[in-house]
Amino acid sequence: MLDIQDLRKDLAAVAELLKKRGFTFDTTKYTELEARRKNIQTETETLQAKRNAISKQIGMAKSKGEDVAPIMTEVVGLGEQLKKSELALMFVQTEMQKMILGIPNLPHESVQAGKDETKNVEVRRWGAPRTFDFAVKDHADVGAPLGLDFDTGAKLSGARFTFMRGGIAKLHRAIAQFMLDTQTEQHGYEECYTPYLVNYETLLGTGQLPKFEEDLFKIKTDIPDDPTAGEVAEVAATGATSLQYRTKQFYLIPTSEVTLTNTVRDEIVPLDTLPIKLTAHTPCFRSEAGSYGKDTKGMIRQHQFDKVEMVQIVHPDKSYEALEEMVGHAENILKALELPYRVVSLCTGDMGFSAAKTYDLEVWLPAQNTYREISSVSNCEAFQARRMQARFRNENGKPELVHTLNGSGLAVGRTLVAVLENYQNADGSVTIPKVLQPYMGGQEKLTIR
RNA sequence: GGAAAGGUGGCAGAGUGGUUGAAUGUACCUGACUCGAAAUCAGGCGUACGUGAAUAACGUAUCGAGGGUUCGAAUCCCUCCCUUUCCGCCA
Repeated sequence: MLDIQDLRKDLAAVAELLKKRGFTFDTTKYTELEARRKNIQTETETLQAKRNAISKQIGMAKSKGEDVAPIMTEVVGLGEQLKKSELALMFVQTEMQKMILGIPNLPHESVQAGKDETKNVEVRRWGAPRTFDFAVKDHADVGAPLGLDFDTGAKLSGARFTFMRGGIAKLHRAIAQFMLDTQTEQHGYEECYTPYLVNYETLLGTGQLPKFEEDLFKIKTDIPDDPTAGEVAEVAATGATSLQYRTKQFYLIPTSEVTLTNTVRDEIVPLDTLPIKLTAHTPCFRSEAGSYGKDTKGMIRQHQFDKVEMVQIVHPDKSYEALEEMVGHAENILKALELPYRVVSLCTGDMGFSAAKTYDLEVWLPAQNTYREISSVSNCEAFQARRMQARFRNENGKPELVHTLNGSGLAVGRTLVAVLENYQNADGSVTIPKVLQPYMGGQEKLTIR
């Protein structure tokens, strides 16, 4: 959510920045709503002030035992007028709120303007892609004989689900363990275990809702209300078949950024607790609506995948420092795994809704002969904090919005893909990266079953 | 899932229809006293929004959330959420 004050002060400048990231902001509609809001709010508050004053008079008069009838006549019709005005205010405020919640974050000045990923800027590369003296297979072909079982995944759930067995399943677990241990032991994050089902407010806080509902999996639970005896009789008598239901709506988290970041929702944290650094290994669920036909083979794009997430809640002055640090934390994982990668600064058009600046880490995939996204680290500045009302008490004791950052550290499934492809051998086996061997009971290779 | 109790300012804790944004205590800030500190005394001390040049002033909202009754609601009514305790069930 943007700062409403910024919208009021310099609407044109905000609209210009939004245009840079491909978002057309209807300033005419906004200006019109804002004018209406101002009118109605002034009117409503004037009426409220009047009501309060008269009610106070009545109270005073009554306590003195005076006759209140004359004062009462003054208030005739006021209630109705006020109700009408309050309703109109609520309506216009809801309209504006809807509009504002749908506006993406403003890009940081250092972000390259551009329409799509072709304008992303490569920042640096690390590691040299290995040369193979045999025909490289993609991860699906390497993994299949080792226990990567797409058929069973499809049977159980459908497309974009994977079943893993044996060494592959264990390697997958080893990768996650290694990442989590590195983030907690080397980089100072606190390990967390979080819910995978969250409520509406939580997703509103990090910006997935209300705009991107179609990307999420929804869980709806209908709990029948316990009908009283009277209602049961009524239902029986009328032959009605439907009971009253109370619906509980949950959403599966698309990333634990959601749960970790929302830990500070509606909180005012003391200054000295910053920065808050949290990490968690969780599954992530994405409907990937709108990605039909993309990466259909293999486990690049799944409805369910595991990720180790890093989140930092920081002082606004420190957020860009933290962004660089977090990119480093993600890079350290790839360095330890000795996987070649590059760091890319996303252009305005390729960034996510909540981000002011994003770096992607792209890992080398020999079978695709290209770098593919394996981590995304973003500074959301106060965008999420404002939605969440997440604040800290500043040097003067005043509440001020925190800045929030999140990043993958890393996507576990895609790391498995990268390991399978980069560490494959001519005989179909896969060498286990050194740092993962302790997590595999000292095993050095995955061999065909 | 059943039963009961409860959700009030940073914390503790009064308040059951009327000059209540809310007693009191505590924490915190300022001043006085002191060489300094403690203690004591005096004053101040929430948040959001609006009008506004303003971190001035004024107004509005806010006592878990939403709705209702009323001229007036922290207080009465309804719905929901959450917490605690006991019982049941369950991994």
